[in-house]
Amino acid sequence: MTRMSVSERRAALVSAALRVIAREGVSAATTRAISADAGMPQASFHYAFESRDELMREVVKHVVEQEERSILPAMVPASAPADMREALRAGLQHYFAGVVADPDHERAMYELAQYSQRTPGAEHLARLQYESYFALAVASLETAAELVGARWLRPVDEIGRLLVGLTDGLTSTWLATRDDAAAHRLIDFAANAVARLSEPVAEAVDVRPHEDRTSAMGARA
Amino acid sequence: MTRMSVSERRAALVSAALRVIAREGVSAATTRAISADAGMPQASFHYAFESRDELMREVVKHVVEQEERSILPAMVPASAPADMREALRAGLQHYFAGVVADPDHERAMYELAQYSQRTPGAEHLARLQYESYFALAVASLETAAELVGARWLRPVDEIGRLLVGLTDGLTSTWLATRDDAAAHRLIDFAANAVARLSEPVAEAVDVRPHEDRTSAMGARA
DNA sequence: GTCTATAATGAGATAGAC
DNA sequence: GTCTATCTCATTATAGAC
Repeated sequence: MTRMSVSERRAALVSAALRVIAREGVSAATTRAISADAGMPQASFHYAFESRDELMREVVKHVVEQEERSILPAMVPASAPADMREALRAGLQHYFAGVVADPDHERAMYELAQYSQRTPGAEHLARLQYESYFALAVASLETAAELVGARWLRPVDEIGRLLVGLTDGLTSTWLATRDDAAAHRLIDFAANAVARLSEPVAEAVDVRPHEDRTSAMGARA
Repeated sequence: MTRMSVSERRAALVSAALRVIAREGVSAATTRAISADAGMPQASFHYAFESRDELMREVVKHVVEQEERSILPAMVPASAPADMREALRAGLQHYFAGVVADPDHERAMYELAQYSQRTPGAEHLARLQYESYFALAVASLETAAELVGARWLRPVDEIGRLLVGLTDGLTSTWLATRDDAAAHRLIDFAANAVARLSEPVAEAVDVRPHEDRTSAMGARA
């Protein structure tokens, strides 16, 4: 591998590590396997990283950044949902479809979180990972509220953490059982229950008669 | 180690393996570490088990059996709860207290489930593990219904799977974040939402204001 | 039957040729 | 700078003394 800066090498190895972890798990992500997947000799690994642990830390940081980057296009409204319950259901179904489409990736996220929890000094990385999920949940909740014209009855921070717990359970349980029907029932249940923490914004005070209210949400998307 | 039958050895090693896994994780549960924890030379390991994989399978089977054994005393009513919401809250708090008291054990359960998912031919063990959680949830729901004099509005199987998803998310999220406040909010939320899937059994004249609970589970079959 | 001693393998990391 | 070849160590598993 000629002409490759150290930072390019690091990026290539992080990317390869993610592929190997998704395919075979953290324990199979050896420096040899990762280097091979990146198409470079194993010795090049230590030319870019001090140790395997340093790479793993970098991998976790990378997925956190990736997650944070996906906050911007959070919850794209395919078709305008009728109410909060429908909005949440659509959002959760969209999320779950992603899990089903790439289960290995989700399992990799769990394994990385566990790796952080098990590695002395890296516990904060697991927290960071969940903080990024949490930020994504909050952004989705706020977008949904604007979209359907509702407001949250509790601090959106609190509801965001509820939502992370719900999606976490949804994902973790489905990965182990592959029970699609149970997953969809959990989605409906969660959408319904979380929607009860919101109320429609009173339109009566809005002077404009029947104008397209959704223009208020504008800027995102 | 004199005077020890093979089956005794196997039991001792399974037990030691669980301790090591809880303490240091599946990847650190080497035949050496396990044998040492069981107080026997490493060579004795292969006298009792064909391979490390055979032991791991046995460990998972063991936790499943343990879980199933705990179904009988499911949900001990410390003080008779007023209604289903309170009963579920008490039950979830009791469960969560157990998680907080021994987080390493819960993490071990997750790691074992992941080990099964990652090991070709052992995927069914992860399902078995969740089936035991599920049976425990159903037993708890049925006990709670009798206790407070209520009946479930949906098949208890379905609600049991919901409950497993909820507790799974509760546990997994708390293990990563250690956010006690968020966990307790999730408990209250879950107790409230699941309680809506039940109604009191009419003992006298039912004069409750009929809250919206008909669509609690969505329209899905 | 039990354990010491030792293969055989595969891991992370490095030296040194080019 | 890059890669081949190798070192060192930890792992699973086994052979063989007692």
